[in-house]
Amino acid sequence: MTMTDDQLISILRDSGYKVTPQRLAICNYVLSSKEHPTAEHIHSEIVKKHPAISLNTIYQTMDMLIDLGLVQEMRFSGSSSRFDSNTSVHVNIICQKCSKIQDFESEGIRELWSRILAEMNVEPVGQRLDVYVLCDECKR
Amino acid sequence: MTMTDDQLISILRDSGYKVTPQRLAICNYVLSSKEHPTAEHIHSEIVKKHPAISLNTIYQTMDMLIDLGLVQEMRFSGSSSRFDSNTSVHVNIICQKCSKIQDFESEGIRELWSRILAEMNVEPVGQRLDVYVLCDECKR
DNA sequence: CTCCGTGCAAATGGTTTGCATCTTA
DNA sequence: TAAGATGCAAACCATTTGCACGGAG
Repeated sequence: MTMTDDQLISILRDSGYKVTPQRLAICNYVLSSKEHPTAEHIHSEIVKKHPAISLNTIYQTMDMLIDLGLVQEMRFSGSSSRFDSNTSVHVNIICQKCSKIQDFESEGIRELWSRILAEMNVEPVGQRLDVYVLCDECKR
Repeated sequence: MTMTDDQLISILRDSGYKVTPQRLAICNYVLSSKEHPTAEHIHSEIVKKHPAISLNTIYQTMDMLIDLGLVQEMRFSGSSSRFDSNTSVHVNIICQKCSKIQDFESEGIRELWSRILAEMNVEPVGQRLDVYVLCDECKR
């Protein structure tokens, strides 16, 4: 979910979070990324502009974004967490071999999923839909 | 997926795994459990009959069951893995507060899910469908 | 008799915590 | 100037690994 710095700053301030250059950089990167990056990956990106940034700050900022409902954390076996800034209903297509994650989103899927929810008769506060595949590259 | 000892023994032998009392006990417990237990939980159950059993053996046996396709591992933020012996398409209804997991399975859901897969045009090797809720107890 | 499984202890590694220092509001 | 954020180092803890012994085939 990409947004302007002004929008972002309002959201942080409204929730009582202070605005720092590190936070802006991390948020901008994570919220516009389609890669479902790991903390390590985010760090290696942000360190280019903020050479002293610590992994700790990445984790704390992720906690903030999760608290704000702007990011979802996905844990997997045998690898670090991935952070997903797509907060609408969507399917994560995940390659079993290379761990690449691709989002799939459509009106049809939202419709079918809402029917599944209706059948279960629950009030969801969130969801995670993973499909495990072998991506085209790994299939070779 | 409950099965007889004989069925289980065949499956293990056919795949080159040796049959031990510990393995049988762990498999019987996990494959019949509806609780999506943690390794710690499994250990505390098996230790009643096998007082010397180690956590290590639990983890290794889980690896074996995953390899055999009889169990799926589910990782979460801030807690240990849960092992799910329901290998058919189903939805995990997970309480955000107490981490209780309840399976939901029906013909309707399998049908709707297969339509979602058709729309995405992928060949899945597995899936994980989580819905996060507040369970009735935690809602109070 | 050989190989694999077990249990113990130690290592691993992603994540969290404690704390002194710096920044934001 | 008070509350909160940052960066460093140390702690944590679920999981994994190394290894000597024991049991399965």
